[in-house]
Amino acid sequence: MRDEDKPEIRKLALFRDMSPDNFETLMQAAYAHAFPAQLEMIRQGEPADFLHIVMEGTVELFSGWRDRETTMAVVRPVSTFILAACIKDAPYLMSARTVEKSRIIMIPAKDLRATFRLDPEFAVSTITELANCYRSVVRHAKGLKLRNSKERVAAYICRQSRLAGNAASFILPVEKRLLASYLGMTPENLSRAIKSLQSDGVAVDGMRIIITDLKALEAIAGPDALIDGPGTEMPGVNLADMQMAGMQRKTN
Amino acid sequence: MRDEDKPEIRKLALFRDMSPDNFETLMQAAYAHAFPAQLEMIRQGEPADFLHIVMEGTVELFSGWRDRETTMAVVRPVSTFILAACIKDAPYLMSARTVEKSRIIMIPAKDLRATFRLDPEFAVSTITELANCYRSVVRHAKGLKLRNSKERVAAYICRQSRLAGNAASFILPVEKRLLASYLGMTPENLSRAIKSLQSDGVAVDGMRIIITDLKALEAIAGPDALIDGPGTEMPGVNLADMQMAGMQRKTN
DNA sequence: GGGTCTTGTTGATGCAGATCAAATAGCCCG
DNA sequence: CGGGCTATTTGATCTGCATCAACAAGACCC
Repeated sequence: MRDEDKPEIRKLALFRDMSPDNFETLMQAAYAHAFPAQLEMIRQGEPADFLHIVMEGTVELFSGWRDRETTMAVVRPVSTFILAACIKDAPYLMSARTVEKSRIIMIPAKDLRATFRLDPEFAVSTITELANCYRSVVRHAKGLKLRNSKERVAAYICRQSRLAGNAASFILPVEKRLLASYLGMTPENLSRAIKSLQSDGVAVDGMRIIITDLKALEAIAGPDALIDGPGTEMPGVNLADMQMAGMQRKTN
Repeated sequence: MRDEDKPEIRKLALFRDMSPDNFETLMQAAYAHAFPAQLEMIRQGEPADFLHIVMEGTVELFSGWRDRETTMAVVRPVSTFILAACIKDAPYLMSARTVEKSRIIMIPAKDLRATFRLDPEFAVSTITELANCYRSVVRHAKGLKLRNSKERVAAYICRQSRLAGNAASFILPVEKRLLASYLGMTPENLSRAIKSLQSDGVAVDGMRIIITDLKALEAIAGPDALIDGPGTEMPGVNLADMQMAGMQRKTN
């Protein structure tokens, strides 16, 4: 593990408040690993041995059943994933694969569990982190159940724009195929949905999305903090919301 | 709050391991309230002031957007709900209403947050509880994205049967209208799905479901621990899984 | 520069599931 | 017991989205 990694990890809300000693011990136990693109590093159902942290690259969390597969989240630096499985010492509910070449740090789940038992600050951070993760999945489920696919695409575009600082234009952080799966639809349907949004204030140029009429778009999307997450202010922002946004975490 | 409530609450995993003193203090701060049926006691978007515990009755957690509504969970005694919002001191993501006359205990979120900062055992219990909740919603989302509606119904029936101790027959814990919404379909579609399962080992008599051919049913349902939750053993059982099962929590 | 491989778009068609409408069946309550 | 609820079922129809198929457009790679 590189020396410059530690301060980056320390900036994460999960590790920010713990004692320096405990942080140091945890880091001593950690491994770093570089993975090529498209490598499945976690397979659902296997015992959760390590908390993972993406330092560089992009990781897709996905699940399969029978011959079907769906992406549940996309994780970008610097953030952790599969915390809950580690805590529970239970099988992973999701698989993980690299979308591109990625550098990952792995902290043994055993050490993690030991640490929040002896560092109250870390326990509180873990609680907060899990509450964030929980609320994030609840929002995702709400979006799936309450909105149809055109509305989900519209809402996704609104959210991306907001996360990019209310930019009128932004680049999709992931390929559309993957985005479609995340939004619970086929690539064909995503393509058509975007196209149909052209009469509602959205223009497309390859990976670039341009919002030409925010009001019109919002009329479709019906943006809602209880589904799309809180605003763009850094302090309150939910990590998991940022993940699909493909944002770099601000190191404020 | 009744005297006999306290030991019941104390048996919950969330409160089991904390110090007697802290438990007592928390209980001192708690209110008890009886609600009639169909009363909306929590409205999504409002600040989360209280952790709720159902002592008697049934509570539906649901969410709305525009003119649509979907039920996210059904909570039965004795269990807590909307823990995450309380911890985050954030707005409720879901509304809650009584399905029938219910008795609810409310613990001020402020006291809760104070307590896990000074009781490490309670902090650990909170971590475990949240991890359970998180994994439960992930499974729900996986079910929605990976299975079609007939498969979801089949899987629900398998799960119910398992939770009832592999019973060949059981009574639906909630009205079908509500179940349909939980499973992400219309009541009409649920009705038809059940009917179509009659050629796959399921018989129906009003609220009673009878499994006449488990193998055939499982061939449709494709039961999977990573979607349907762990087996029926009490120690590992996920509270939130039980909720839609409408089980009474065993007081082991 | 011309394969080839993958991703994205477009079109045609099919089907799962929603919607609308009406008939039953329970259920509560006087 | 009968009347008025509401939940559920059934039927008819519609439609959003998936599927299948073909093509276009890059990206990569000798």
